[in-house]
Amino acid sequence: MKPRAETSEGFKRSPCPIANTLDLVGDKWSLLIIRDMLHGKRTYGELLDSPERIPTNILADRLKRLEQAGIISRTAYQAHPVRYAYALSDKGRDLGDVLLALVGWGKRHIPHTRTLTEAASDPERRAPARRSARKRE
Amino acid sequence: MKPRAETSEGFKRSPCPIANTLDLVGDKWSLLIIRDMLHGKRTYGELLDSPERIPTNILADRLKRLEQAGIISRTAYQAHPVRYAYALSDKGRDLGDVLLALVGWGKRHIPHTRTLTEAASDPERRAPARRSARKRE
DNA sequence: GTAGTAACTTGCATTTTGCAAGTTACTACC
DNA sequence: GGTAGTAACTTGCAAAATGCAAGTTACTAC
Repeated sequence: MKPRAETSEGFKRSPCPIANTLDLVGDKWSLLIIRDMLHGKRTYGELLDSPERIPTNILADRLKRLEQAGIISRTAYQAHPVRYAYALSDKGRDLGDVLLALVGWGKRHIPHTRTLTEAASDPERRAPARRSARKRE
Repeated sequence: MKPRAETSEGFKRSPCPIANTLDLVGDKWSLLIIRDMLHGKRTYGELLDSPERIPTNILADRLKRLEQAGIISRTAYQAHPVRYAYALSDKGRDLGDVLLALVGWGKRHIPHTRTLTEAASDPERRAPARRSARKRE
């Protein structure tokens, strides 16, 4: 165990709220998990099959970290065999604002991006001049 | 050289705007660089001395990536010896919304965090009962 | 006894970080 | 001419994080 050398005031990098928020959810996967949970996903299995295909060990690790951070909670939804469900806390749900800002920026600046909801209602439409009817993924 | 296997529609992970935005700035440092640039920093040297102490090679790498992504631009501000200055593009400046959402969440949920501006005007140790004229942001 | 399912864990190989020191190209001073 | 200083990077590793595949546990169903 290694408490990790921290900043004079107990922060890992600085007292900046941005830096500290990034230390909790500033990686490529955490916010996607939050996104899916805001969309109603609750179990490990449901979270596993996102369009981004998160690796199983990463998902397990992130769920642990998010729980330790108080952003989500884990409870058994059945015993025999025990199965767990994850739920967003108020703290976690409040990250919705951050997600919205990211969606907004992405849609404004990265061509052809579509939210999961949009993609669902608009099955297969995209960039011009490319005809292919491939089915896999 | 490996163009990296991409998703059928040309996206690295999925067409989700959140996933794609995270692929550009979803790491621990990029948004801190943007934060500093929004606060007026322009040179490599200025960006180096943030309170978070970004490693030199990481800063160089991120500046390159952000430039390739069209979020910042690099131009020489003097020759003999040549020195460069970085500037946010509209695309980069537009990340301000994301930063604001992160600041908001951080301040609401991580105790004792303070923006750089606040920390500057209140060089004091953290204390719950501290009252002072609050400035902007 | 065989198969299936949910929720993870484990073992590596590959990538990304982070730290420290080195490099390049000049200007300024003695 | 020689030493020092400065800005903007680069290089060399060691250490940590990521990603892939396969394995595990604890049950239910047939």
